[in-house]
Amino acid sequence: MSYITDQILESLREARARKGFSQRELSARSGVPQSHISKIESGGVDLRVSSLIALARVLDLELFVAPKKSVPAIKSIIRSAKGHDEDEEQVTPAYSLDGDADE
Amino acid sequence: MSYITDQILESLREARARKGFSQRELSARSGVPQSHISKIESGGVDLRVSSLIALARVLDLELFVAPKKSVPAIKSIIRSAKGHDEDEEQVTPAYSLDGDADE
DNA sequence: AATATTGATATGTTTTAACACATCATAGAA
DNA sequence: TTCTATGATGTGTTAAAACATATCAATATT
Repeated sequence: MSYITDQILESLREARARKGFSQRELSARSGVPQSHISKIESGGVDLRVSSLIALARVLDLELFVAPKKSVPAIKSIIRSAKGHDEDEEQVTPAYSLDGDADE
Repeated sequence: MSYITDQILESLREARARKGFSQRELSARSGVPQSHISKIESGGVDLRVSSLIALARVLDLELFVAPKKSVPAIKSIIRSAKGHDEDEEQVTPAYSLDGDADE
């Protein structure tokens, strides 16, 4: 059903949303085609590690492995890192308002 | 040079050694061919996430992504989880001593 | 010396992710 | 409505992982 972990999938989706990137923008930044990103995010692809890392990089995420027993502690850290921001690269689309603004 | 992260590579190698598995044994348990494991551990292969997860499972590791900023904290957790054992599945080969011992 | 185990390599085949496209329906904005 | 951006989907091609299998040079082990 899903080659990849739910945790990873969710983190990818969530991080992209957090940054305000569209799939196309993430594609442009990571080099991974938008069509792939769509498939990846829907869990239908057994992607290669390099692709996953490429996406993670752009999203300010890092991929790694940890002993199963330390997973709960790690998840709690991740959870707490989630709220506080401090550094959130929101990218502010801020009204492109391009060209003629005759109105 | 290496498609995969050093952290991941090292964790894989280290976890296998810790368990006392040979590459062949890890192969039998994970379903990933020994020849692959060799390539993977030497960093010469851009493997698929499913393979990585398969290996990690057998080694009692878990793969995931975390925000870059929380990496230091996580690494320290992993480090501390490393020494204390408590649950170490050493597998003790303990002398196969099989069959005829006529000598 | 003979045997077994380890990790590293090699070859040939099959499978499939990654790619470049292009298209489509939906939803918002002009 | 028209235009644009989004995410999802499809097709054909190519590069490469995954596979089975076999071999090899070092170490152990007997």
